Amino acid sequence: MAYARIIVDVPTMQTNHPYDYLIPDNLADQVAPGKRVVVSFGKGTRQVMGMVVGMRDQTDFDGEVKSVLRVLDDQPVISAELLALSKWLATDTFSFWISCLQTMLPNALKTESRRLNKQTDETEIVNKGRIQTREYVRATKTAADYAALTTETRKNAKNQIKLLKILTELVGKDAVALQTLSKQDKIPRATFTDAADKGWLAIEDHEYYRHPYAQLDDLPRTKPLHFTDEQQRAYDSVSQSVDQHLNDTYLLEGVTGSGKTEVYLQLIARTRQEGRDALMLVPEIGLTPQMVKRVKGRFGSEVAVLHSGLSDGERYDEWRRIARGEAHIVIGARSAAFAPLQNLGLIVMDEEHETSYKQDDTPRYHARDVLAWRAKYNHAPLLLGSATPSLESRARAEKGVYKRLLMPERTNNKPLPPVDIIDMREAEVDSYSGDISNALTTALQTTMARGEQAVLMLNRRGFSSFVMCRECGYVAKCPNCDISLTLHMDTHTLRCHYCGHEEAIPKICPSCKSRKIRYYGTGTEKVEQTLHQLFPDAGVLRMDVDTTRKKGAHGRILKAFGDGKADILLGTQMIAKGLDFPNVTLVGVINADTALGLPDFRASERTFQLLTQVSGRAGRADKPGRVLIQTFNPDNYAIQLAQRHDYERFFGLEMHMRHEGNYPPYYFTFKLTVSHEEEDKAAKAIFKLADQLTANLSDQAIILGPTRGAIARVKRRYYYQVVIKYKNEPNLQKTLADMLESTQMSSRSGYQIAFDREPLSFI
DNA sequence: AGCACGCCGACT
DNA sequence: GTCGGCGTGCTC
Repeated sequence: MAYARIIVDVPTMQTNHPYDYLIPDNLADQVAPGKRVVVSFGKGTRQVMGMVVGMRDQTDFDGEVKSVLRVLDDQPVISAELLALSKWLATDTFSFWISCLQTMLPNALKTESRRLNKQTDETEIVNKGRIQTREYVRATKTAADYAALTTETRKNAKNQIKLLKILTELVGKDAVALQTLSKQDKIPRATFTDAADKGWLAIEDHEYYRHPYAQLDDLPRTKPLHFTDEQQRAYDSVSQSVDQHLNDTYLLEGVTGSGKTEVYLQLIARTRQEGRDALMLVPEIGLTPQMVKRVKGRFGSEVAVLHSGLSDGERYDEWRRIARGEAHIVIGARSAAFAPLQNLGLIVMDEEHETSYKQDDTPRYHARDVLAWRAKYNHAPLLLGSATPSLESRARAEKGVYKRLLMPERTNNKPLPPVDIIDMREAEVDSYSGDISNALTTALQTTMARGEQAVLMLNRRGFSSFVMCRECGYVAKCPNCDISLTLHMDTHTLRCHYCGHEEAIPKICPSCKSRKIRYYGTGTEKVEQTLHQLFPDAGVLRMDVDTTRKKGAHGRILKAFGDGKADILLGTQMIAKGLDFPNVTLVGVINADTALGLPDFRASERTFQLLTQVSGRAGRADKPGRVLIQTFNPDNYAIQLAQRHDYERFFGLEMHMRHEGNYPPYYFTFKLTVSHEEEDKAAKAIFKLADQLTANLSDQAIILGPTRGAIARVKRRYYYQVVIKYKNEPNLQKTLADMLESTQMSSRSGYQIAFDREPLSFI
């Protein structure tokens, strides 16, 4: 007897293990690990999707074993490698195995159950995404049959006669697209449908492929650029590991403009020469058309691109090209870490310090960890690149765990732009210009007078507008979340950034009935207005979450700016990354401080990275650039060292701070969050969990909290959390797993528990 | 997630 | 007496 071990699509703790199902004879050659199947699960007639994770000859289950009902895939959709990876990921992130498998699949391959019949509750499991299909025609009879049919058919039934002629030619051949036949011979669709009813032919749905970047594949290929000595050295080191299939991890520290991408491209070329595949991860925001064009320009149709801007169908098509071995190079954002490449020989992670590599809902994985796992499995080198590496990675390089590569020079030999700090405590600010100092105003004026462009960055976080009553101090708050509502002038509404709640701006204070409702704070919208007042003739493009909400808006704004349709690009952090506009010679940071004000031990690191990154946007071509940073903390070390582009000094100082505070990379961290609609229930539960931790962990472990979440109430739920800092806790995994299991029962009574290894946010 | 089993209150 | 509330346990 043959059994399949199946993980069912029921994401709960109790069902988080394989179930044995009998493989019926008629499915014997179809069932295989990595394929999705339909099985009956539980009492009654419920059908669920399941993933085959293994095969066995016997079962140790005592009860009545059910059979696999249906196989959904012709070919496995999860390879042996990804199957093993999913299992590790489930353990490492305390997630359900099925959830990990799901995150590896493109949306089009996720399933939903559809009720076929309301009376019997009969249910069918179908793919969620509409997989694009085209109708194809196949001849079902012999040439002799068609000859006979032709004589039987009335002579004036011209369309049928034409069709029979075509069908005669199609005998024994592959199906042909119905649309093509219909167009070529002017046969109406109805004729095909009638013929199908009569059994002359079969109409089949065949999958149809889109190819989102096909137009780039036909461009002439770019040639490898000549390396500087530094690039050559970096290339030589990594290519040795590529050639010898060594699982080495490299940290490439290269300043903006040092030519990291060219090193990546030539290493990818090397990997392809060896016949192996290459995977390159880029932060979502860095996956610009410029970057795609660069990789496609070198490797053409061998490249598949995966990012969130693709529709489900497009994404599925790219995914299939990879799975079928038609694309051997993948460039993509976080989830592309699971790209189904079969034979990885090199993995690159650009901007490795970017926080967007960590997924903030379950499974809460860090793409860096996933890549490290795959590099090890495939005996391939992993190359981490950044101008401002995360402290974790830089510290590992210090210890010799990672091999450190340096590229401190820019390829054009131009110095990095001078950075001036404007002390906003003393800066002259004309009353009407709000948050823009006179120094910045002047610089903008000069830049535009020269016909050059400027980028202005505003840290939105904690700096958005709100509404307050001058009479009684009332601030409009979200009814669901413990947070004030944000003003949106474009729609004239108040909105909650957490749950999306929206309401009209009150004219009369709901609390004291006065009419003295006023708008406070600043945001990109307000700065935009100020810019219009200061420079009535200047073109300003605004880029923030509001103007980029629609698909493709992000790219459109950047293109308009690149084409010189505006003088100033004003935006939030999203403008700091990866842009390369040769005509931008001025970069202004309106408020460098907001990140520093956050109660987060990584605040300095974030500020340093952001300022360094945005500074690199000025004057990358022939024209010298200039950077102005406005701040209320001109003495802060992160701001001062960013001004001097001094990463090493920053690393040294920040490591000292982390050591003092027992923070990463000296300690590991772990966050547990409990939420409930009733505050006291959430509070009681978190204290119980904290007690269990204290009882099971060593004295060396530091337990912070329990504390209320910084925003204690979100979407009608109250949040409480505990953070563990630890160095070596062999019991941690088991303790947490036990806790998860015992608390699972209470999820019915409205508790939600979230585990986050190495959280990026502690508030 | 569903579905059944099982033990207590309030009804025809 | 029984109908049905939802706490608890199981699903190959």
